[in-house]
Amino acid sequence: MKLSTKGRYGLKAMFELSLHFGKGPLPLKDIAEKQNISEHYLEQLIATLRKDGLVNSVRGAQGGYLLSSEPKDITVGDVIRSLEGNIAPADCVIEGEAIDCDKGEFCVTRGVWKKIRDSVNQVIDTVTLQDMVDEQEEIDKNKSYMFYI
Amino acid sequence: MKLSTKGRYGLKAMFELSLHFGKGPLPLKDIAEKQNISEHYLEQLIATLRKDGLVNSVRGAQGGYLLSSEPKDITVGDVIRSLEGNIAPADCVIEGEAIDCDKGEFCVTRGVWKKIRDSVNQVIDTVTLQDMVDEQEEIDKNKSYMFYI
DNA sequence: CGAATCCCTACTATACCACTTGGATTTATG
DNA sequence: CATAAATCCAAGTGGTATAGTAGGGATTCG
Repeated sequence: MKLSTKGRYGLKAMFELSLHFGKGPLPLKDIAEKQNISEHYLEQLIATLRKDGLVNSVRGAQGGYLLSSEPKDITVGDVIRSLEGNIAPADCVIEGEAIDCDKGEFCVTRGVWKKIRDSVNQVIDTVTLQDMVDEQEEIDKNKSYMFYI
Repeated sequence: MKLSTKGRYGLKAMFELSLHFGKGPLPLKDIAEKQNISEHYLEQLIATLRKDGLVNSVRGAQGGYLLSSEPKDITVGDVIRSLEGNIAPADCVIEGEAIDCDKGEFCVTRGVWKKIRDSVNQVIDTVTLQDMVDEQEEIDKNKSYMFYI
């Protein structure tokens, strides 16, 4: 029941881009260093995000990546779904491509998987990148406060 | 972000035992047939459930497995945790054995994983096997109703 | 006794993950 | 224009987990 590194690294990268939003393109190298991720591997992940229109790229020297929308308009769900597809605890409840088992609609176990799926979706569709930025700022504020005690 | 067959088959088996609750031991063969699972593989899963005290076994002819408690006292979470361990979308938020990343407590991404984890836990700790039995009875009622239309 | 059942240990094929390797292409800057 | 900084692209690779299979031993009812 774990996310793969695709989703996890992807969100970290998008968060890093959010912190840098409005300040021009951020090169992959910087993202990889700050989040401690293999640069070449992250390249493959961000390629997916680009194809799904979540980030734009600027090639050449001084290039890099930028969010394609404001952090408040991108949810955690957008990022995770781009990299991992629709998330579901079982194949029979994947939205859009559910594979029916022999029990079809009348399966109680399936009902449980649906509840889990919906509960996760509710979280990831609610939290935006902006929320994460705000939380980071809150953390930084508390840190400097603690510093003065 | 999927459950493995361990958790999925395990819950199906426990549900089958719930439907048979109070009627003596149910042999593995019957469970495997009704839920369409490899008997020998299911054997390994139910061994785990037995070690964790969720089912009791009766050896010999006319033997089989029984729930160790009433269906209302066993949650979906009990079953899944027995077979898959504490569930969490990332290693850094596994209850009891969280592995800190370099960012430690002050990690915004980690906050997101915690929200997902808690949301899933809320679901699986709330739904009991009895709830599943009730739902099955509801389905059966509707089916026979539809039959009379 | 023998058939039905649970119990236990080991082995295995396949697939996926998490990268690495090795380049080709684009572009700002000196 | 040359160079360095960067994105883009395709293929290979080692390890690990999943989802079983194989084979036999131990117990108990009839």
